[in-house]
Amino acid sequence: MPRPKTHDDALRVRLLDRAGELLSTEGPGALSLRRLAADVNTSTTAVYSLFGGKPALLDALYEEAFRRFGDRLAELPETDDPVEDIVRIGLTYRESALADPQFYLVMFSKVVPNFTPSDETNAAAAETFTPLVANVGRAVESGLFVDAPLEHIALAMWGMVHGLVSLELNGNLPPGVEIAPAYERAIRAHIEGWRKRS
Amino acid sequence: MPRPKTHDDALRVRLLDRAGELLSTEGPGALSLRRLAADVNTSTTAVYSLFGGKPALLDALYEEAFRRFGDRLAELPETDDPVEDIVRIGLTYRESALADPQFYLVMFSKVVPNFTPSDETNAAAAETFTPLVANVGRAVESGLFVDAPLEHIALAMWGMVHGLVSLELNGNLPPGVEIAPAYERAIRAHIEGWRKRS
DNA sequence: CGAGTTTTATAACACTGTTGCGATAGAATG
DNA sequence: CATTCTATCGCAACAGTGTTATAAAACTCG
Repeated sequence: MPRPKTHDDALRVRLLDRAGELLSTEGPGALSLRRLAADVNTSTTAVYSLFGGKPALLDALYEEAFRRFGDRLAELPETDDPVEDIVRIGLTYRESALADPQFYLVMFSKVVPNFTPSDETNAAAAETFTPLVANVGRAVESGLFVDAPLEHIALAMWGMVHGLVSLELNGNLPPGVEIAPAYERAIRAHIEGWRKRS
Repeated sequence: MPRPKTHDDALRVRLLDRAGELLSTEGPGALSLRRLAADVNTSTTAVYSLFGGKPALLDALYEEAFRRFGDRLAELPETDDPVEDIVRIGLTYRESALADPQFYLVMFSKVVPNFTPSDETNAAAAETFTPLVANVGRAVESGLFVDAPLEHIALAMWGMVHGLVSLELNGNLPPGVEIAPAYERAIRAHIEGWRKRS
């Protein structure tokens, strides 16, 4: 009896895709509901019936961004050397962030006002953490690292990697520092700090 | 011959103060020009004649935030032990950020759209870096640290400290981790990584 | 073919930053 | 003392935002 639904799942992914494009190419300022709706030939109502509002749309985007991010980290092959694998994860972290800075900003910066990720998506985001924890676990078990809680060691590493990338993307690096070599050196030095002294 | 100026320097600081209050107490969403102007009994024009617009107002706030931040770090007394001084800087960094999270967000997060700090304020912000560099310099000169560029070592430390604080404030910490002890432990481990092996 | 019902597009609302215009208030002049 | 001048400031209009209420659209069923 009703008119046919056009606010279906296909439209949902089209909106999500276009929103990601707008974010990546023109930045957060260009991502308005009117613009988004016009670009996919629908009305702003679609965002409300499919997501529930702009914050909810951002939440879906946030989840998508973390999923991609986690995939890139999980794709890394596991070698015999957990320490070298940890270095790889750190380098991949930066590469992923630089590959799509706007998505990184959605994940870790408050680019959109009145948007705070839901608890569920935050939990999903935390899973990005697991590859690193796993490799740190291998290193501890091998007796390479000191006997500290896995999460502490992994968190420290993630913090440094995340912090350096954030500073770089925000333009807060001190002038005259070439970041790429400093970045890898920092990772290796940090790892050295958790090595067990013999 | 004209009517008396009320958009003077006193009003400038009142606007800046109130803007900081609004940011700290109610968040970036509450910082609108109309609200701000009403709170200090003037009109929105004041912001334009005194600053030049909202981004320029934020720029002034950004500078102020970094000044406070730098002051707290510079106030730390210098002891005989540069390594312990570095730990102190790291702990103070976190305390300062937690003392006024909203200001921290203005400094390192893109909380307000269409605001990017000017080159001048960015340069001023970079000076926050110097106390850490100085202490790292002392540690290198004493032969405690490996012979790497000062800026590299200091940047790595700043990155970790900054990253951990950012993750904490953004709510991106993995669940079930007590951050305070992990934080100090991370700093000490990282320092250990730059220690010269004997 | 018309009544009913669900779904969608349109328009109104409250708000934002920004800008141009006109009212204002005092000093200089007649 | 009144008038003119003029820099200065407050108000209102403009274009834009997210959100919400309303009304039109489109199909099925009687």
